[in-house]
Amino acid sequence: MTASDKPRTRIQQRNINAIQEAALDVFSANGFRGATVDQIAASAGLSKPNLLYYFPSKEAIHVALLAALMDTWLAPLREIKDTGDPVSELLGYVQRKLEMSRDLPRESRLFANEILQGAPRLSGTLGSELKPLVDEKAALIQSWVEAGKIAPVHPYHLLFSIWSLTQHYADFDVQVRMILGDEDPFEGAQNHLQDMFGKMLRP
Amino acid sequence: MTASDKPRTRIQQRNINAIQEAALDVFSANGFRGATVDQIAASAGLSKPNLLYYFPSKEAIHVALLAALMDTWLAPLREIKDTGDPVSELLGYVQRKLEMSRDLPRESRLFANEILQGAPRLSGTLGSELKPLVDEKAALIQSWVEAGKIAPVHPYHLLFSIWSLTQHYADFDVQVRMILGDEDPFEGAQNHLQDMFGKMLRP
DNA sequence: CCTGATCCTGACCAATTGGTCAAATGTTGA
DNA sequence: TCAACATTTGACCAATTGGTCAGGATCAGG
Repeated sequence: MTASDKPRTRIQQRNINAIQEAALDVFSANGFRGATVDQIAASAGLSKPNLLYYFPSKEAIHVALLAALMDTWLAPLREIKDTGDPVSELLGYVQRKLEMSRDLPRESRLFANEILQGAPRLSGTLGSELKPLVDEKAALIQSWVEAGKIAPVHPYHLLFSIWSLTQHYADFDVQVRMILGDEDPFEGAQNHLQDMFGKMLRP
Repeated sequence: MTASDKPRTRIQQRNINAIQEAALDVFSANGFRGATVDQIAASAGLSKPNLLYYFPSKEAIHVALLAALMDTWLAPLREIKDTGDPVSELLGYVQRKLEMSRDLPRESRLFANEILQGAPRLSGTLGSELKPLVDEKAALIQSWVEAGKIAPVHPYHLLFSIWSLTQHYADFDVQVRMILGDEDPFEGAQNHLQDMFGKMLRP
């Protein structure tokens, strides 16, 4: 978190990058305990001791990954503005979250894995980053409800709905594809979700 | 799957039961690889070799658990009948699924863990049990749409919505409670979901 | 009350895994 | 060029973990 712990040489930059990329693959596919340092090292093209030269422990890699993730993950929510049409703002949020599930499924699964296990390495960030942001946006949504700009909804549960519906397509990908067969999940999801939230939000 | 592998003595019945109960705790909280046989044995009040006297391997316990789970898990979907009011049938399904998240959160997490890891031990059952049932109910929903009994929806995505929204309250429990504070998640969820699907389904 | 089947345990094993370390090899800037 | 520094490696270690096994304890039925 200090300003001085940035990578310096280009070898460091390349290797740290490769490690994080590999770790994202392995952690998101197997969970924390299901992932091995050897796996990550191999996938990054490094030997295990070499990997541990850059990160002091398996846990440190995981923590670094989660820390980096939170920013990307919360970005779409931050983008909801109090100016502009409320319904469009919220439908836009749904759209952005769905695109993240499509384009960053590994990140979604990493996050899901962590929460499923009770967020042992994330509850701090959850309280200090997620909670305040959610409270702020929930208040905004509440104000829209009171102004009659959108239909009455419970702001927190509305946000839960958006999260669960969009992330489902990344986290439960296997199941979704098994049922849909050849059909593209995200095309159908987009129509379905825009329609659904449209009906639910318009006053 | 044969008829002859039922437990016989009452000691067997008690211990097999205790093992499954303990395994559900441990697997759902830590995932397959995160769980240890020692943990399960301790939680069941047995020694490790004693546990392995009843189940040949860790994997066997997990498989037994998943097999037992699928029945309970699919029961609410099976209950959707082609007689009776379509909207009530679907809202009833939402209700039952939400109650399952409240009353059987461990089962929900066990399932979520398995799907997240790519369903390595469940893809068979998924194809042979889930898929046909879902196809059948999707066809029913489609027929309701065509008859104008409910608003036009994509049947598969409607089912995905119900699953993700209800299971979210079990799987992401930590996050939900962190945000809601003292508020009861399920009370709010019930109102929110009934309202949401009501609006979406009524023609 | 005794005999065969069931149930249980301590001791043990091999494989895996996270992590260490001293030494070898590369890289870089003065 | 060469010395300081960064990078990489093979060998190694201790702890954990899934699973085995021989034998002892317990139980149920005749």
